[in-house]
Amino acid sequence: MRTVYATCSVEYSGRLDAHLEMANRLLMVKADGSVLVHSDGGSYKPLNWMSPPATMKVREPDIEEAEAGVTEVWEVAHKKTSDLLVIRLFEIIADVAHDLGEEPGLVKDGVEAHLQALLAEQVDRLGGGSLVRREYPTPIGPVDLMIRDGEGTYVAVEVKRRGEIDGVEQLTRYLELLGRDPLLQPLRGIFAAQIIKPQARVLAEDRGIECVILDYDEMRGIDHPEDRLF
Amino acid sequence: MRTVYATCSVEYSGRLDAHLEMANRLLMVKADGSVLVHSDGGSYKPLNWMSPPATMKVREPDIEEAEAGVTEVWEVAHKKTSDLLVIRLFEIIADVAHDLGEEPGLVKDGVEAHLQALLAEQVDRLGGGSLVRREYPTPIGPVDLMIRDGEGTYVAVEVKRRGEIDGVEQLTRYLELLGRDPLLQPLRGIFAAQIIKPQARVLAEDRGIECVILDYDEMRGIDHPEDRLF
DNA sequence: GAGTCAATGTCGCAG
DNA sequence: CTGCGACGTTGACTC
Repeated sequence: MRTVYATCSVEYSGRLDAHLEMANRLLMVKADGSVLVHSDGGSYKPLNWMSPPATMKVREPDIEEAEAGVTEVWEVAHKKTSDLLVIRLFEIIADVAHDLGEEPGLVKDGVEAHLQALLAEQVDRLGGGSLVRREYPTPIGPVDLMIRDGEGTYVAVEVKRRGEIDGVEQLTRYLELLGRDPLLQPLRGIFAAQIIKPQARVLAEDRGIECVILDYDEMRGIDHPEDRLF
Repeated sequence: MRTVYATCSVEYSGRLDAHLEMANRLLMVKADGSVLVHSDGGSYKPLNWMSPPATMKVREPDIEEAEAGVTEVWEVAHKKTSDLLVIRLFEIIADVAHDLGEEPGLVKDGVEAHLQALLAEQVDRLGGGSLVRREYPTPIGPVDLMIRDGEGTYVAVEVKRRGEIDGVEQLTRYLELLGRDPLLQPLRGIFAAQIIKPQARVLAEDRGIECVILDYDEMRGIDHPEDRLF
């Protein structure tokens, strides 16, 4: 990995054509030949980049470029497509390279899936009843849990880590579809999450959907104390 | 902008929970407090990150962390949500910071909007007729172009750079809605793109939607020869 | 601010 | 390898 702070201009040609006027930026060259051009803002998306696999060639500026002040030109070409990124460097402010070695990779902790699994075994947290099935299918996707409570009412449950409005909308769509099935009557919904945002709670309750706060640590502790990750 | 090569481990908690085991990585701290964690591979997406606006606090390691070899802990918190990124640094290999100054910004050419604008002026490429309007409104979003052909038939046009199945689906939804408006009868659809994938073409034609290939260079050349960048 | 749609999307999985 | 869908999507634009 190499990082270069430099005054540069950039031209990209590929799916589209784009260019960056001369300014100070951070250039990042990865081992696979890919290059990122970052500014001091925006989010993680670079201003311009070349995806791997790519090859970078450094060439001398031609006469015109040299007269404009260009000291070095990077031509980064994609190995498979005809995408080309041309970076003209005017001044290099800093240039650092280091070998990073092996990357163990990002590990995602499947909290939502785990919450759902635990909740399937702890139906009493939702007021009791018996589990019909997890991932209960509907034409627009599966409902996390389908339960039948003590009074024979079907309960569609949406499980989220953080309960926000889109989760309520999702459950509402399921309830609307499932409501057309005469075999699933009567039917109600529960929105279960570790945290439920006030707007989401208001929307849910306005639609007759019950909100339940889940305590993950407690659920995990009760079920399998050895499951604790931290 | 600050870039740090360091041996570190990372924990993220927000929309999901994720962690990175100890390894050498590049840390990038932007002026708005956002932080990116890059490895020497992958594409432009960092392994882990914190979006702006964010605040970074550097704290001393606690006893347990210090015993594990941690020399410094970065706690990067989002200013609006409860997202938190914790980076534990074991060794700093390099640490460089520079002020990049103003960023003039990326200038794009060849996007869908430009194609649509050119096509609005070159309706003959779609078989002729007169432009009713660009961005013709429907309850589910605007149709790119609405044309009335020589025989008085309305033509809804969806313009894409790359014509794929989802574009055909989009146009189909528009046609279904517009088809209910008695004032717009008769009505047909055209799917126009620089490239149309075979499956998309089959689907479109099966639904009675005409496919038109657009030559962007030719369209640009005819309209404003001085627009050519190269 | 909320909603909608495009993106040089990227990424992962299944067929 | 391709199609399909999700994403801590991000970004641009409208209402």
